Amino acid sequence: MKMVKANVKDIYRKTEKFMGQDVKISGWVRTIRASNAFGFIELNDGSFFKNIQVVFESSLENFKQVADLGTGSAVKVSGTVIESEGAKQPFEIKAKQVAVVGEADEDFPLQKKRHTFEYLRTIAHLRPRTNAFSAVFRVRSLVAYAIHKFFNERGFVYVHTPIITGSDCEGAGEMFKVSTLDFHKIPKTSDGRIDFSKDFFGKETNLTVSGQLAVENFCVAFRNVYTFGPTFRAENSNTQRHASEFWMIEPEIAFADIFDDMDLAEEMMRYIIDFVLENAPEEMEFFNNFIDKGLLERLDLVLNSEFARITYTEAVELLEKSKKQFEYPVKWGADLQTEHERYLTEDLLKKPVFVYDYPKDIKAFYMRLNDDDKTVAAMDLLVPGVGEIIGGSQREERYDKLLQRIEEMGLDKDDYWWYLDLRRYGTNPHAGFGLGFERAIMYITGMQNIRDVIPFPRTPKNAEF
RNA sequence: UCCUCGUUAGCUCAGUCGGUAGAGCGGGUGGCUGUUAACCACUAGGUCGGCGGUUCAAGUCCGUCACGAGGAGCCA
Repeated sequence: MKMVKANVKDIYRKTEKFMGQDVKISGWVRTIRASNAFGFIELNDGSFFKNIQVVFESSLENFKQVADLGTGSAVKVSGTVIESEGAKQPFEIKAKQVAVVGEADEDFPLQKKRHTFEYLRTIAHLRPRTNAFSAVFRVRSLVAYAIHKFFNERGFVYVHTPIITGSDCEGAGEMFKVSTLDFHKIPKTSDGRIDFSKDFFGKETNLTVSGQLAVENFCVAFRNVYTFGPTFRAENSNTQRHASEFWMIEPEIAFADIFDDMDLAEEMMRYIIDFVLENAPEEMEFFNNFIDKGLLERLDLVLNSEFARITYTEAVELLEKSKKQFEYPVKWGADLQTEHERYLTEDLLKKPVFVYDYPKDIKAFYMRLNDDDKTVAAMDLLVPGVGEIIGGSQREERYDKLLQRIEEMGLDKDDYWWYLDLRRYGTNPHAGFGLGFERAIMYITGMQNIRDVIPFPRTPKNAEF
């Protein structure tokens, strides 16, 4: 009989075609159980979330070697796909040959038992070989694809905004410096300041904290655009939903207002959830069973109901009416605290909610001033379990108003000359938002810590690997 | 950065009133003819996070530092 190369995903998806066939597969041992007459290998070949069971018998010339293999070892197997006698799997491979490709040393740290996520973070180079991380990173890849697919199908142009930015005027917090200066011999100007004219770019440069200001320029040319790339924040944030390096998706749409913006965000969220449920059913079932029991029910609800939309003022009223005791009091004009946001989305409304029209004093300079002169057309999308997942706004397209806001906030208008130019040459109402990619993954998988949805997370005091 | 909690075998943890260290899993050896975190027996494995203090005596009490986690702020 002819031996065909196969992968585990195909055998699961097209079982009929493979039943009775001789196949060659290769992969890594997840667990092994052996007696002195036969044994079982659970093999993962990387093509699929699930493992395939390989049965091997003492008739193999290297039976002893195979039976002694440790978890993690790499093997090649040839054998026949047959129906399984065991109850837990519909089929298995009866081995004719098992070649040991790479043994795993006996101190391979992953055991066939539950490990804590904290421990697995210390072995981030090995954790992709666990069930949970296999599922997380398969879903992460799918969500990235779904996002590109969503925007591409709607005619959006994908723009690569710079990673290294030339000014610190992006206004979203502490930035990482980019420099080739010798830290031990920093050139100074005559008044004692660092002489950046001697630096690589001849000026002070940083890693980007947002592609928004840059992508707005492309919005005016291509109408509907988005960025999808890494973002860096040098904030000393120590929470389960902050990382120093993360990925962000930032669409920007022309001739659009804050409501168009919310429509787009809602449609996008629904699209990617639907796509993942469709294309990663095994992974999603795993998350629902082992990570977050209510996950599938919650995502179903999102697919089948409208997101709530309330203004900041209404949110404040709702919170005041609730009579709930908060650690921080609710007050119009103050930003909503995390406890307020969570109560809104998790207890009061129990679904994703857009809060929009925030007081201007707590929001960024570029957000469009509403007619009441007190609020700006900003919106946050809050979701149960994660909190703020999207932040966006309609942008101030009126030159005079924008200039006024820049000055009110004590910023230097010269830093924004090209951003202001947009309001002089064919200005138009436009809007956009930033979706935290990892926060979306957390929401979709039920994973509770951002460090566990990034391959090699960077957080304060941690850049190992 | 602030508050709280934690750090004991490779991993997950227990350790009472202060009296010199335990279990399960994993590893090793042997056994077992359909396993499913296989099972059974035996076995090796410890600077109790670091430093300092109190005490006859510290894993245990106190101080301090490091690291980790949760919460807050910042935000995506």
